Amino acid sequence: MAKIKFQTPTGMHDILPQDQVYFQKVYKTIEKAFDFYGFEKIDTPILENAELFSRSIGMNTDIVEKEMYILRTKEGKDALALRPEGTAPIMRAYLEHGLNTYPQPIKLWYHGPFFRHEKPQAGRYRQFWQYGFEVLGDKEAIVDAQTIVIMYNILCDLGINDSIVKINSIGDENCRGEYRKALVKFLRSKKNEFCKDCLRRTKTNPLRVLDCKDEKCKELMNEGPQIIDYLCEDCKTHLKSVLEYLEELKIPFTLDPFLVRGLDYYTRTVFEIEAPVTEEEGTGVLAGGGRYDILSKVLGKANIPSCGAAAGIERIVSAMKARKVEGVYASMPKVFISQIGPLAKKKGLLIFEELRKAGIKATESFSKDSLKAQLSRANKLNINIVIIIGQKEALRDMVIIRDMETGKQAEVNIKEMVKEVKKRLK
RNA sequence: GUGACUAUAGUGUAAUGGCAGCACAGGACCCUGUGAAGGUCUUAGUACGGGUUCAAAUCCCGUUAGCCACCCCA
Repeated sequence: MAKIKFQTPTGMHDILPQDQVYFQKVYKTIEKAFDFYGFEKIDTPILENAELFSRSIGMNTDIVEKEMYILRTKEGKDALALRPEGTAPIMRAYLEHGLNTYPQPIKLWYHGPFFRHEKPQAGRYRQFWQYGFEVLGDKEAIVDAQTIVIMYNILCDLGINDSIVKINSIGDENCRGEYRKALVKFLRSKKNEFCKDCLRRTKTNPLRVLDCKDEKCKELMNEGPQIIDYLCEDCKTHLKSVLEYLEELKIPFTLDPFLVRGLDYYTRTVFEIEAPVTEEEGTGVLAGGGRYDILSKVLGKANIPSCGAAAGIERIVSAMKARKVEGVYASMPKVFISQIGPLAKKKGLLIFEELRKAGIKATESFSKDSLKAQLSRANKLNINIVIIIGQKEALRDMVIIRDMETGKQAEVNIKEMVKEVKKRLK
């Protein structure tokens, strides 16, 4: 038989206990924050009709063209996709369940795994974890500002307080067309000077030329048309308001006229939050989002003006590690139960339950018989108090309470045990 | 998808074509009812498949994976 080494599929990773503490910290923090901000949780299926994404994200985006995991159902009728992002499914749920009949806006949050078939790199996985939130059914600029503030503040709660918000407006369905025309005209007039990627983008997705990393393209674009000059009055006012709110809230942001985003459904406000991710220099995008007033129309209904954001949890965890964020460790047990002999072993199980009822976190090593090995383990676990029960004690309903720091021991009746342990834990 | 680099016990590393070693971690013991030090023993590895060679962890080719820069994006 061929020797097969089983491992995680390309670009997918296990989250081991040593990293779970960070993920748990993220989950606890966001749950608290979203509860405070008045958001309600939603879970949508991992699988959705593939067309939900191709329509909303855009047919010509890489996400849809190359990166979706698509599978056919047994009947062969439907093409289902592993969800590559969270906004379209939530809009689908909103429309499907008539959430527009409730007082608006609807504020929802989520976290879970997402899938994109990309070539993996650090901080880029084929299965990755995001949390995000959406405010559906509200067109006001203050919602955009609040979206940014919430995302920014959550990062602060997680110990990432040196992040920077980049913000831009990409106009709405009317004025963006005008700008796109002007941009394409400009690109064509200089087509011999732009890089070959930008020439391709001119045809497929001209806005993407704006964030080309090529130095020469960047220079050329400085003289090109700027979207801000093409925004219609409403979009201009909207952007101005958002910026005013952000200034009021003292959020560190920069207006980046070259910021665009990869998903077609965005209108007006788009933003990214960047921060150094590793201990070396170099910033990464931790979160991004924006307004998507036209998404619902693409899905076949009237416009539901909405705004939202999502963050990559793996990237946040790297950033937390680089900052040596505290408070990520799971609560360690304080008490260790050790036993000698078969009778004591049985009593040990009962003692364990006694402690649980009293809310005292305990651990044990019941499978080890030598007291030495048990104490050694307790020592490695940084245990404060060890309860020792042997044959002699078991017969008299007594236990020994040992203080691991001082080495002092006391024999107490099993009925007094919880009280005595609590006294010593103070 | 394109290009570069890398791959040795669980982890971190050594061996420059000639016996695969060390540290940490894990297990057992020295000590059959008392942890931390020390000591002894032990588990476990050249990613996979070919080739060159008397001899390959080492050189060559392919595959896989990781990582980095693009593409793109959280």
